[in-house]
Amino acid sequence: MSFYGGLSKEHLKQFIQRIERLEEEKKIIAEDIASVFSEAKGGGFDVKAMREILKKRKLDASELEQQEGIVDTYKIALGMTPGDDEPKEQ
Amino acid sequence: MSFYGGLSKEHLKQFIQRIERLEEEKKIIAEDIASVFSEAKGGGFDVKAMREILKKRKLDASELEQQEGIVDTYKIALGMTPGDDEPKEQ
Amino acid sequence: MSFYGGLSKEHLKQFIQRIERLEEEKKIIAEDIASVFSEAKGGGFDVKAMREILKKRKLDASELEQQEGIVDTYKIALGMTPGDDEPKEQ
Amino acid sequence: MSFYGGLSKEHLKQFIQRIERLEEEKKIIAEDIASVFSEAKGGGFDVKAMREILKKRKLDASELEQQEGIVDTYKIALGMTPGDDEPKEQ
DNA sequence: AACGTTGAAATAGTTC
DNA sequence: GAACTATTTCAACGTT
Repeated sequence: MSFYGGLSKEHLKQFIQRIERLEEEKKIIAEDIASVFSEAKGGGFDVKAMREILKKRKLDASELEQQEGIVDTYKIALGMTPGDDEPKEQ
Repeated sequence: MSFYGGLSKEHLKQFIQRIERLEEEKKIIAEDIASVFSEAKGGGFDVKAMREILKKRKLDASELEQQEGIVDTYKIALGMTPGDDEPKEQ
Repeated sequence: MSFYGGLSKEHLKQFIQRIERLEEEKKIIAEDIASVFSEAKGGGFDVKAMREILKKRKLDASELEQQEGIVDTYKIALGMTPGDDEPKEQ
Repeated sequence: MSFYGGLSKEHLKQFIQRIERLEEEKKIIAEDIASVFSEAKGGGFDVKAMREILKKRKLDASELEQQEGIVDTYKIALGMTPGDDEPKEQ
């Protein structure tokens, strides 16, 4: 880190500043999201329920990518039906 | 914190030591879990698949508790069938 | 929520979609930040130390000093010298 | 995995159940730890500072000093005085 | 043994 | 101010 004269010092400063700028942008978007929830709430919607919906939609999207194969074999061994995912067998 | 003579000093020490003991126990259990995976692996089982099974069983257990009600209403509005959870509509 | 025919249904759908779009943007920025850290790491910088720097730049001096003061007090109570950080006393 | 009749099926089931039991124990201990923190908090102690203490006691002195050294170097590079922690320079 | 990936823990922020 | 949620941080793990 101390070689190259002050070069890496400059690099460090730039990394730090780039991150700080990106975090600023991120913060703004987070505030935008909060605004939309606020607006929805003002329109009579239940924010908590909306959050659940969003969570569910995210989950559904990721479940699609779930890998099969060995996992299914094991599920069968444990009495969990592989296609339709049933809870614990006892 | 500085009142009561050294009493709170003793209290602090005791809290810290209780936590350290509990963390020690927790660590041992984590090692036990690792041992079981190891043993299973030695027996020819696929550890990664086992982890997925465990995750699934945990998820299934918690899904059962999921609250319904408003959420279902909203799901219907968004074209997500409430009973059987389908992915995104577009 | 069920009044006004399907109007609020449309509203809900729009709120959900606006949020999903914003969350997508937010995710991209988060990934950008991760990239910068990655790049910095590739350039030989210590990511953990960088995070500390960022945290300290965000916090104002007084908060920081206050917190550090409490920690020192506790160290003394436990017989850990505050300046030079020694491991466990017994 | 499909050889030996249902033998390995039984084995798998046993591995899974052993792990689930251990994870349950681990969870209980984690809750115990949370309780101790809660109790300490109720007694007027600063939980965050306690966590720092625990972390420092876990780390050995040399590691810690090394990490703090890097942070100081970075601070200097960014024009932040290392001893007294100032917020943003511009 | 470094690397990224993933899961758990902790902190911060929000709501009631 | 207590509980919940979301974000961030940290550590473990398999991978290369």
